[in-house]
Amino acid sequence: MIAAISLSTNIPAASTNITVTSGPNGTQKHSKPLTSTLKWLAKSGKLDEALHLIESSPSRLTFTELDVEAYSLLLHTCISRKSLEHGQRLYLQLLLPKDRGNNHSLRHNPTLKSKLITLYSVCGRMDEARSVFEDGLEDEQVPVSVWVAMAIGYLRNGYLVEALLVYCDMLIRFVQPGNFAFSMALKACAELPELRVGRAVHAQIVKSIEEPDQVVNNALLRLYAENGCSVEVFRVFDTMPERNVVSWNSLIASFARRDQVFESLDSFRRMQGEGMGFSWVTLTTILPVCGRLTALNCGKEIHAQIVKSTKRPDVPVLNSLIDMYAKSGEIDYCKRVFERMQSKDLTSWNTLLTGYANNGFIEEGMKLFDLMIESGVRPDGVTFIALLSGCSHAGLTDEGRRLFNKMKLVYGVSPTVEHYACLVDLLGRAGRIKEALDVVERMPMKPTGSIWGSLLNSCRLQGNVCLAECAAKELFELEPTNPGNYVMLSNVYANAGMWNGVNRVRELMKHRGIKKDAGCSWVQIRNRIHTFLAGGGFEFRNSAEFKKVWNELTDAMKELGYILDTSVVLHDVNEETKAMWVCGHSERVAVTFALVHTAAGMPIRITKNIRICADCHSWVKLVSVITGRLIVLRDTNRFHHFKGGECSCKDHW
DNA sequence: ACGCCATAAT
Repeated sequence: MIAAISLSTNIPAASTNITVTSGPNGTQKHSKPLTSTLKWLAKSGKLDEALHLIESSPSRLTFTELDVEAYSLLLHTCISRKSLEHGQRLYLQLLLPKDRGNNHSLRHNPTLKSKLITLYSVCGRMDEARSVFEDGLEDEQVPVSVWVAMAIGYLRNGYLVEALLVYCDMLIRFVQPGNFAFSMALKACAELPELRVGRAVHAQIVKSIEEPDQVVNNALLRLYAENGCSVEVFRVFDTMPERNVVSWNSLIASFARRDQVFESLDSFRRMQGEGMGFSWVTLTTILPVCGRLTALNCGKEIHAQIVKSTKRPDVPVLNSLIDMYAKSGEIDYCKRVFERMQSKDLTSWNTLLTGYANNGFIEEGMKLFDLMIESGVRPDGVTFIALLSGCSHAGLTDEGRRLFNKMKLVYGVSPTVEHYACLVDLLGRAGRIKEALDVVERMPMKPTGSIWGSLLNSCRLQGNVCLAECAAKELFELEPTNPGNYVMLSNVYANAGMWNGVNRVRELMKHRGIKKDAGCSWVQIRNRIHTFLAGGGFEFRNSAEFKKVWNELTDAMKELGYILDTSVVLHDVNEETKAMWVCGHSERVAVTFALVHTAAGMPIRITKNIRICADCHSWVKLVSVITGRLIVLRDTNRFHHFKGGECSCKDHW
């Protein structure tokens, strides 16, 4: 009996005559061409046709190694497409009963089993993955690859402890771990973090017959870097036989994650210096570091590397590039990069939107949002955080309120606590404290620290001592170690002249061992970042160049009618001390430093770790008039673009 | 071909 199977599309010429021939005892046997057709279909991603072919075979056939290869390829395609449906159909074929001629071995074939587990896990179906894993676990000697597939499945879905438990079970069964198993166990330990177990795994690696490969060494690197063991990091780094791009990336990323931005940047420089080159991942790791530092020069250098590269940059690199420019206040560059992207994802839109919102370009943001909807991009929670906080910065209270109501109704995005916090902030800032309180009472979830924080901040702006005390009480319970909260309450008291209250808060902080963060500003000049602490920077402040510029500014300001506003000093000290403190604010010193060290007319970018004070805000405005410079000052909350005596925040912050 | 490194917010 010869059954010709014809397929409608694009079968390669060599495989056109596919036959299924009768075997000697009546069962059918695949001829080789069927296997190669399946493989070809798998490679070209035609899963439907492949499955149709398998399912329409009149009865099950004996499998050969080649069939395993074909099935394996098919599963591989399912995994990369995350096609659960096709995978399940394939699995069903593997499970078909023996009496139809099915060879029992395929069901427990390690390669196929691993792939099935992987498929289920990439689709987030851990229960199904587990049952494939457990099928035959008791009576078969399961090879290491299957254990590893299961553990990696758990890792992928964030079940770190489960992954380690699988590793332990494997050891209990006397299965020898190899490099795959080691790297997986180390990853789980690095993320948990579980340094002791990680060290134990390291010991197993040392004792193992197998030499640790590149990936295992990289995983060790990450384990130690993540746990702040710099001695071990450099020992592994120096002793590993070779370092690839990933080794460097993981070093840079670990520093960045631990807020060691300078170490991160230094490692990147060393990597470049050693001729290692970079991958897109390197740049997506280092660009946020430049963004955090407002190291625009470094960021621009990296942009040049991207442009010069012969390969097309991927979406995440360009997203990070937009973000870097946004964090440096270079909104025009953001827009240019965004517009030239050949493909964009949701993050691209959200990043640009956030950039507009934080830099105070809310109208542009609203336009972008409309364009986003027109283009058929579905907004998510982040989109609305950007818009709501943008409205809040700009004082567009009603606009923001409307947007909040529309997000669920029109766009199907349910508000989270963070959105409620934005709403409370929006109303509170506008002085509509009662409405804000109403929101807190009526919201469907328990108020978090961010909610009480927004409320407390509104009370500070509005001078509402009574409500501030209530909010602070809740806040101190939820976030007892956050110094910012204590400072805010203290400011409320100081503004109201209630020095008893200020002292009480100070005592409370002392009692709980909480220190407030010192004010600090920094500025990049060429390739160096210069940092100034409030009341510090004496070396520079005593220099002739400082005094010259400072005195010129002071004289010019006097002519413009500027009077130092010492009420921003919230301490009970005499006027003279107050004036000295204000003039020692870090942003003033940083601005002066930048004026001394950059050419006339060049824009100045200052970043600050806390909010700018009201008097410095007026001072910088005047500096922008006197020197004719654009001064972009970024604080913890937003951006201020000072130009010609005006600020982009329109004094609303 | 089961593993190492990456982006958006208050």
